[in-house]
Amino acid sequence: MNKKVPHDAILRLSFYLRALKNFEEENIKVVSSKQLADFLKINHHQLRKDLSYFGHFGKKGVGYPCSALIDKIKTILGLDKTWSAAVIGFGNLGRALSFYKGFREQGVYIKVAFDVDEKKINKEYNGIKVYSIEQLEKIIKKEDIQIAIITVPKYAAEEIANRLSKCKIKAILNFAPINLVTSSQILIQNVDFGCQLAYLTYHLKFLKP
Amino acid sequence: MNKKVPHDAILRLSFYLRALKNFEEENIKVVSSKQLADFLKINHHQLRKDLSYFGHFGKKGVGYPCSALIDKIKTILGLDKTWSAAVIGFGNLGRALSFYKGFREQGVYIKVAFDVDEKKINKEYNGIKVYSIEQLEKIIKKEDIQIAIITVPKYAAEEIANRLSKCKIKAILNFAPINLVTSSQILIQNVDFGCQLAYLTYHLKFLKP
DNA sequence: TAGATTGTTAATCGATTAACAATC
DNA sequence: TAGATTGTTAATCGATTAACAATC
Repeated sequence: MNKKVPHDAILRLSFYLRALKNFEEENIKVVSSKQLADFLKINHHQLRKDLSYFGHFGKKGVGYPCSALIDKIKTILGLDKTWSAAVIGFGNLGRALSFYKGFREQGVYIKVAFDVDEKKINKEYNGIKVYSIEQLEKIIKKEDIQIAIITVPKYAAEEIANRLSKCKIKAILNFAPINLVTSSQILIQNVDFGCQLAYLTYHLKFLKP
Repeated sequence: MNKKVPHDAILRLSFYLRALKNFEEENIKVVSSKQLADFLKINHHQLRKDLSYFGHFGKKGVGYPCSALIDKIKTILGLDKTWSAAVIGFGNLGRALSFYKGFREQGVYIKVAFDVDEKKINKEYNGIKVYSIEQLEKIIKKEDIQIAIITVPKYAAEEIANRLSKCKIKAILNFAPINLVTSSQILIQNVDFGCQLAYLTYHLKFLKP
C-alpha cells in the first residue's frame, strides 16, 4: 500500500474490473490472482502488486472475493460516483460518443453538446441539447460540467482547451489529433487512434510478403 | 541505429511527425532536436534517441531538415503506402470512423463496412458499401482488405476477431470495450477510451473539493 | 495440520535521462 | 576556427518480474 502508483497500473485496474465482471457473471464467487492473470494473459505477480497499491483485498490461501473486489476497484477509479460531461464538437464522432452507452455505465453522463453549426444549435438529440460554442462558459457553469470531451477539428482544439481551462473544467478527454499539453492543473487524456493506427502500419510493413 | 525499439518510441514518432508538419507549415526548413522537443514539452535527449533507432537524419551543428525528416518518418511508419481497411459494425461509432478524414491522410482507405442490420445492408454511405456480416470472409478476400476496424458490441467482438484471424487480415484496430488478446500473428491495437476516462475520474476524486 | 495463495521485499529488466565525443 | 548540435555510450530511474515469508 501507498507509494507512487505507476500510470499503467491505473489503466490496468480497468482491465481487472472487466475480467472480474466476467467471472461474476459466471457465478464465480472467489478468484485467485493466478486465475485472473491467466485469463488476462498477464503476470500474476503484477496483478497482486497493482492491487497492493490500494489495499489488502484478498484472503491468503483463498483468493479475492469477486463482487467485493469489483466494488473496491470501482471506488478506486471513481466509478461509484456520477460525473457530468459535455461533448464539444457535434460532428460524426461527437454524436457517436454522445450516444455511447459505455460512458453512462461508468457513471459519466453527457449532459450537453456544443457546436458551431447553426443547423444543430438549439436542437435536441436523444435528450442531449446542442448549444452554440459561444455559450460554452455559461452553460458549463450552469450545468456544473466537470469533464469535457473534445471532438472539434484540429485547428480549433487548442483554443477550446484554453477556454475550458478558464472554466472550472477539471478534465478533458481529447479526440482531436493534436497533443494538448496540460498547461495548468487541468487533466488531459489524449485519445489518439491515428497514432495507434500508425503503430499498426509500422508493423504491417514487416509482415507484408 | 538497430537494437530493439521501445513500443512508446514508435508512438512518439507520430507526435514528431505532427510537430514537424507544424514547423513546415510555418516555412521553417531546419529544426534542432531542442526546438522540436521544447515544442512538444519533452526531453530533447529522448527525441534524438528515438530517431537514432531508425537512422541518421540530422546534421551535426545544424539540426534536422523538416521536410526530409517528415518523409523519413512517414516511410518508417508505413504512411507512404496505401492500405485497405474495413469497418465492422456500422453503428454510430463505425459510421463516424468511416467518414473520418484522418485515416485517409495516413494512407488508410476504408473500402467497405459490415453490419447485421438489414436496413443498412447493401446500401452505400459516402461511397462506403455496407455488407452483411455473413459475407465477411468473402468480401475481405475480394477487396483485399488488410486492416479491420472493429466497432461491434462487446459480446460480438471476440467471435469477429476469431473469424478475422482466419482471413488474411493482418491487423485489427479494436474499439469494442474488451481486450482482444493477440492469438496468432494478428496485430491488435485496443482503443479504449473507457479506460482513459476511468483514468480521469480516478484523478478527479482527488481534485474534488 | 498441510496446502494454497496473498502481500511485500528484493532482483531484474528496460526505458528515460544525461554526458560527451564526433563533426558539421 | 569557434559554436552548435548530433548520435551514442553510460548512468539513472522506474516498472515489471520473481522470490518468499506470512497466514488463511
